[in-house]
Amino acid sequence: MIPVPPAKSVLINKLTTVFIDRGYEGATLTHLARATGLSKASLYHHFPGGKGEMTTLLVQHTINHLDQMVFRHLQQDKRPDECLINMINGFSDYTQAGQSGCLLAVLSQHPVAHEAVGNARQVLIKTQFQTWQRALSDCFKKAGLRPKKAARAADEVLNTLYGALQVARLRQQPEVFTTATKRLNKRISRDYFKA
Amino acid sequence: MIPVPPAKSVLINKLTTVFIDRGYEGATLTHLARATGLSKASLYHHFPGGKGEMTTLLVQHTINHLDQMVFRHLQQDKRPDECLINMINGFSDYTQAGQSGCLLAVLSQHPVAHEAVGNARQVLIKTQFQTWQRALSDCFKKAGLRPKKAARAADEVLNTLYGALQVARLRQQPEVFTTATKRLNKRISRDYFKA
DNA sequence: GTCTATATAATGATAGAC
DNA sequence: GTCTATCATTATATAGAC
Repeated sequence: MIPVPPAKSVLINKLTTVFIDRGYEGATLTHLARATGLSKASLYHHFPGGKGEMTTLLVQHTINHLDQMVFRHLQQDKRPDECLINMINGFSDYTQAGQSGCLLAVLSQHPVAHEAVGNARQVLIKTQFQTWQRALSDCFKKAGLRPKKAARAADEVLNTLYGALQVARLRQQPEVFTTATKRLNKRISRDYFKA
Repeated sequence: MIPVPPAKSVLINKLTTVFIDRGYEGATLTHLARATGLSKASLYHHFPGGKGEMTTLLVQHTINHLDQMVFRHLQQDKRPDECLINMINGFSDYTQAGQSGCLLAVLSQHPVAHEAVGNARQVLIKTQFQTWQRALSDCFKKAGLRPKKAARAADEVLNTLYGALQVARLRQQPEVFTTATKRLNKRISRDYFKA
């Protein structure tokens, strides 16, 4: 995990926003240049491989970001229900309460569109989600659930978070996300941690 | 609701597949022409407004399709739990057990990318989902739930279905969708219809 | 590292023959 | 309705000066 210089980090964040808002093909170099304040040529200086290399690095950065802001909470030495609630709130922060979208979800949407560099990305994302699902599952096991039930509960958390994000967009209603996360917190406490 | 001639319907289905697989900007006229077996010029004969007009009609067609295959089940004169299960199975069929994706979700992902014709679409989709959420909600009310609880249950069904679709793609694991729908059916029976 | 200028390919879109 | 041929525009990408 190489540390990212602050200037480069700002650049990466700006680029990520454009890809989230417009998708891979929709994010043209003109858009990316405008958003960063750089010229196209300067972008190619930073990313000689063009959009392909850009998104590869952005995905790695996003995975680290999600790990720090969201899933890291599952490894903390606290009660499992606290870990889960912190994780869910972390995801809410990461998505700005459901208003922002996740780069991983955006780039996974159309695998057939850019097979060349896309396949490696899909594998990376898939593998990372396996890790996160396992961390969630382990958290539920620590709470006393049997392996199979824990795995199902973990699936449900992931489905609900990404589902609420998607549906909030479909319905143009950010509250869909915020109420879904609130309800998820409650349901976890009720179903798995009623002391 | 004007009936669609069979030949046009085949055309529409082929175009829809391309937009689902590649997104709005990723679906170039070259791709669309190849997939339909027509030339670009012929596509412009059918859709003088180009991709903008195309997707507008495809969205309308998709809404009708979803209404027939999925949400129509909620209006049937059966027990509410049967209606709900049929609806969920209808969604599973519509997405080919989670392997296909939904055009509405795909085109809603990047609202900023094509504001011109895009805004009208967003309103259409948003309005349609309001109607569907209401139909779901009414079904839960028929089962004896109070309005607020029924609304929450309806939200949860939509979030789970679209969430499972999204996460199945992220994790490259179609079973995520099929197990999520199975679990949703069970949970509905248990939580809301335990006789 | 940044830029302007430019090369090259692909895009959406049209003209006009059949 | 379908096509080939073509247009103008925009896309990705590079060369080379500062």
